Amino acid sequence: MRHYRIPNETVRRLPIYLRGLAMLSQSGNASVSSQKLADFVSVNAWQIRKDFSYFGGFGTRGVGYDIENLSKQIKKILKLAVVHKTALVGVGNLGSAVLAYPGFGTYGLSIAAAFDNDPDKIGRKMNGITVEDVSRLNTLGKRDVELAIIAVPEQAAQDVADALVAAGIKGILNFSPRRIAVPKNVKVITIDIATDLARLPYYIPSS
Amino acid sequence: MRHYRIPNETVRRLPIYLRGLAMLSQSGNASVSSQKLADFVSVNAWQIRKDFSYFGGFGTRGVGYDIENLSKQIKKILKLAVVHKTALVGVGNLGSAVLAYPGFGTYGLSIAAAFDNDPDKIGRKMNGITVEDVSRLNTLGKRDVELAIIAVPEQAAQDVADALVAAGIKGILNFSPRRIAVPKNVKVITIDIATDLARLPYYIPSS
DNA sequence: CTATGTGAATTTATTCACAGCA
DNA sequence: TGCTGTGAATAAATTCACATAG
Repeated sequence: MRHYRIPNETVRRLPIYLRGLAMLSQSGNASVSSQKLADFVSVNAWQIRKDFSYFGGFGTRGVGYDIENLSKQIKKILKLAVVHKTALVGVGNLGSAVLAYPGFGTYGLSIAAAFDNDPDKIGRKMNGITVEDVSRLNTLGKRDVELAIIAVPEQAAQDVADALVAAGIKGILNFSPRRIAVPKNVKVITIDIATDLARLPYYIPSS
Repeated sequence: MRHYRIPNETVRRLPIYLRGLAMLSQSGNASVSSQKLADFVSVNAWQIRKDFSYFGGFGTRGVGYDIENLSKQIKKILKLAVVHKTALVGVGNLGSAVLAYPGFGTYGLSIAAAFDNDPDKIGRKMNGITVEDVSRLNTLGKRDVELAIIAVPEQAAQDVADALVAAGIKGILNFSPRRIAVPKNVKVITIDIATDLARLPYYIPSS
């Protein structure tokens, strides 16, 4: 049982483990070995054990890990034990996809509000959520929303980010390819489809 | 001018630099210093210089980098000098977003074909591309398509991947949260919206 | 006898500091 | 003088090998 600093890369893998555990649990497993989990999520067994060792041994030697308990521990570490409300800004193609995305539940995340600046969309109900005018972003602070997803055209991304920060949002998932500037107490994770796709050719053996 | 192995992390950053250079070029710049580019793309200046040093110095000391030339070199390294045709499988919410995504041009990437298994969608034209039946995935080999994007429900992801591999696809961008198994000469990059969002709370100072 | 947990070794990536060229 | 290019130093992450607990 150690309590050194947890490597960033470990934090990145924890949600993946959590998802694998949820699936194994659903298919009737009560416990799992590092090797079995490794096969399932495509990470090495020793990597998994090392990752878990950063915050204490919750396995049983000779047996493996109790799925229920391990999941609970990982959720606690990732601060996912309480449900986090998330705001979605921009309900175009990408935003609609996010709204319809089925995978958030596993992590205790829920899209609690959606915003757009298109009058045709404002007031409409999508996936059970009524789309609001972006001018109402400033109400988020009072509504207990901590996270936000930016799915607007890149020209608007910085303005939206500024509004979110002003409203007290502390974590942003940014789908625009533009780097957005925020105070350093706000965490931004950027996903850019094109830059990821652009890496593929490099790894393809030139026939 | 060195020719050691290029770090993976460097390869990951190259498309970001390329994008920054394209923007700087559009706003009328002909050259740029590592410091200016650093401010623009949020990477340290020394990191940028180090990255470039892996494949030779194309800067001019005291001046900076010629944007035109540098872009060309990066494209060559990433094998983006020739246009890569990409197939999209699944034109639901997420797939539609990918089709409409404006950011591929910078990288010489183009969505050349789209597939779905929904009869209502097959034959329909979306963003100038006619949606085909997934049973026609096997034609991709003859059509000079090398890359593919998987945007189908996770249950179908592995089957689609198998079909793509059989058709000779060499690089896959996988939007399903499930790890897909492929021969090791095929490169897969997975993007899972939920696992990224799930990392955010960890970094938020608990008030 | 099985599968965890972890120091130690190794590999990989970042950061520094400054020599060297335009 | 200004900014690149790169060895050397540091830091971070991965991999190994094995002692240890159930």
